[in-house]
Amino acid sequence: MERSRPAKPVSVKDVAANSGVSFQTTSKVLNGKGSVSEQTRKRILSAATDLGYVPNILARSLVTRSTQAVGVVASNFSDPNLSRFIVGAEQEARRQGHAVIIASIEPDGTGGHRAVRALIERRVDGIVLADPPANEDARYARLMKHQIPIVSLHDVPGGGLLTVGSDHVQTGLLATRHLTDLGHHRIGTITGPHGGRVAQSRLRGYRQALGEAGLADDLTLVEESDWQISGGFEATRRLLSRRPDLTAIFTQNDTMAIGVLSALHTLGKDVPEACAVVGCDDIEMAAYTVPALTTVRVPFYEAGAEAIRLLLKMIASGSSGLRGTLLPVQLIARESSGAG
Amino acid sequence: MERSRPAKPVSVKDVAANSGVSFQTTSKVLNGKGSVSEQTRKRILSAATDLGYVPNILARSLVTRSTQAVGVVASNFSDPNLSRFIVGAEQEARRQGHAVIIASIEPDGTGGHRAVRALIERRVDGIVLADPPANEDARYARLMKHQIPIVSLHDVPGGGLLTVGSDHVQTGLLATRHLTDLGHHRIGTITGPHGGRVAQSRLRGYRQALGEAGLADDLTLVEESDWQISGGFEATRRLLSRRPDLTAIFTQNDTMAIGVLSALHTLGKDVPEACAVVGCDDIEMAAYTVPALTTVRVPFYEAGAEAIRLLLKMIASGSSGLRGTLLPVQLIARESSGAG
DNA sequence: GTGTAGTGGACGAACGTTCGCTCTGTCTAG
DNA sequence: CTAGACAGAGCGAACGTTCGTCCACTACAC
Repeated sequence: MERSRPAKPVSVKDVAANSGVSFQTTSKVLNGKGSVSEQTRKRILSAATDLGYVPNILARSLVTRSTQAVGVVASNFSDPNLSRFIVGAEQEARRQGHAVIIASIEPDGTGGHRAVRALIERRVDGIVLADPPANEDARYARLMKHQIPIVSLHDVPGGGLLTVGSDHVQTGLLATRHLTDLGHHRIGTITGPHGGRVAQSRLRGYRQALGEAGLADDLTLVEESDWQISGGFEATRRLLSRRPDLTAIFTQNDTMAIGVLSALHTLGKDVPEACAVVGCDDIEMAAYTVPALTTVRVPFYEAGAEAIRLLLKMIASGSSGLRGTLLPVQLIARESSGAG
Repeated sequence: MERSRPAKPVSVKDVAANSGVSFQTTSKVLNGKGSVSEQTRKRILSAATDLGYVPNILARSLVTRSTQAVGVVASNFSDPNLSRFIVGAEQEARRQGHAVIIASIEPDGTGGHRAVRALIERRVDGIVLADPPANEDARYARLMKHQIPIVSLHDVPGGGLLTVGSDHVQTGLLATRHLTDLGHHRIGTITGPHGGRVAQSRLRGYRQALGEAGLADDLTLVEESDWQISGGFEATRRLLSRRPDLTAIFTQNDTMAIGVLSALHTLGKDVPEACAVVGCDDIEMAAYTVPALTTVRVPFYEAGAEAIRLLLKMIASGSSGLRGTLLPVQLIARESSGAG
């Protein structure tokens, strides 16, 4: 009884024909609307399952003007933080009955406009942006015109977008203060690219902690890198060749911190005895590095979920009167700072 | 001149009205079909950009019966391997002009049926399955009825699905042979859950290598775990308390291997001097663990891209006469086996 | 018997496209 | 001068839904 190949999907009309009512009535039953007698209701329902009816959301969306789908624009799905953020978003979206369409941008940061346009073509109800903007205000200004609800993980310069994130200054502050509290005086730091807001904010927190402890804020203490493991590795060598006297390094994310640990290992420096290390983010790996990494936990999963919640509220309420969310961060002390 | 809030998106009819032709002709121009005079063509095109026209793919899909979208079903987007697989798939799909809709399943493996149904409701053109089936043949048998093209990362027991993957036996073989070649005689192994095909195949490769080297295949050498860092950590303690004499451990994935390294560190065993470690997969981290992890590289990114290529071929050709792909694996020797 | 309320269901219209057919004119070959 | 070819554009229909309006019938109270 196998059907042949091109068997096109059964539509509500097929179900209707099979149960002797109009297709509009069938639609009502399938959606639990209107009033239909129990008898025909049963008949329609059983016809639907017999035929293996699967509603066509595209057609539905066309008339309801809502796709029950949200778009996620991200730069790098492999990044552990972004990955957690996206998982949080996906699960919350699913919980609320929305599908997720992903649109990635190029590693070099371009293609954001293309990605957003593709999502709009598919008429997503809203967009979550997890794309650190390389201050390309113009690009986003343009897309704002489409007046589609957007929630962003990062501040967008001229955007006025709703943002869900964490307090990066506080993150840098907690990490560095932890080190000064432990009595360190010569604390270096490895940052992300200086163009980025996150790097700037975490650096500000670092400096604030140094200030609180009465320590000088020396430019030779700061080494710029690229958020990657290999970048952290190389930055460590540069930093230590310039300042071999450091007793601690604050690294602006855990990924680079892994490279830092690796570099210190190859340099024969014990962690934390010869040099303490503190990271940021608390990626899953952080608890299992050798030695385990002290870090500041940033709730990316929760941020993703919150971004969706906010987005759906925006969609429901017509974008009115909502404020972004700033999620709290928390120090997680482990071995690499000698405080675990 | 800002438009007010509910400004509904401009349709092809709006563009048509604005340039004095029928909307069907407008459609032709916008799609580069039919023959239209250069003059009206220009007029329509400029009207389209003036009004900020964005085509509605939903409506298009409704009539063309093709959404130019594929679905990806995955269990855990945070897993580094799956993550690379998905990125590979996403990028290849994008290159070929297809959108990607993601549908996750519960961490416990349930919800696969729901995910697939959701994708079919959205009328994706095909589905990539990155969901290790816990031998739930029935579930997949059922969805096969919908006769939608599917490519899977894993073999599905009764499925007959097209598969894109790697040779797991070979993976286990290369890793273990590397250790026997280095002269190890007492080699333990930490596996994934024994119910899984991947774990079984890699175990087979491990045993084959032991056989080649004339070593006994002892059940006390095998410890089951869960693919996670923490699982690897604990499995190591169990394994070594039973067999303190081991000089090497083959771990069935790099994630667990990180836990293994961590456990050996806390036990005061130097790697590789006291105990060598070899993993599988070659996740990005592997090059930066302390010490750097010897592993067998599995091309997940390439697998994701290949899965999409295969899927789109299936879609184009009506699923006829295609074979799955088995991608080659490769040993990457680093410090943790003392061969780096 | 009439009027009113309610229930069960049919039906037309719309959503934004694509596709194929038809119609009008102009140009060219015979 | 006529037949055919062809370019340019219009138009109806269809895709699979949802929504609101309208119709027919039953039941009940007066």
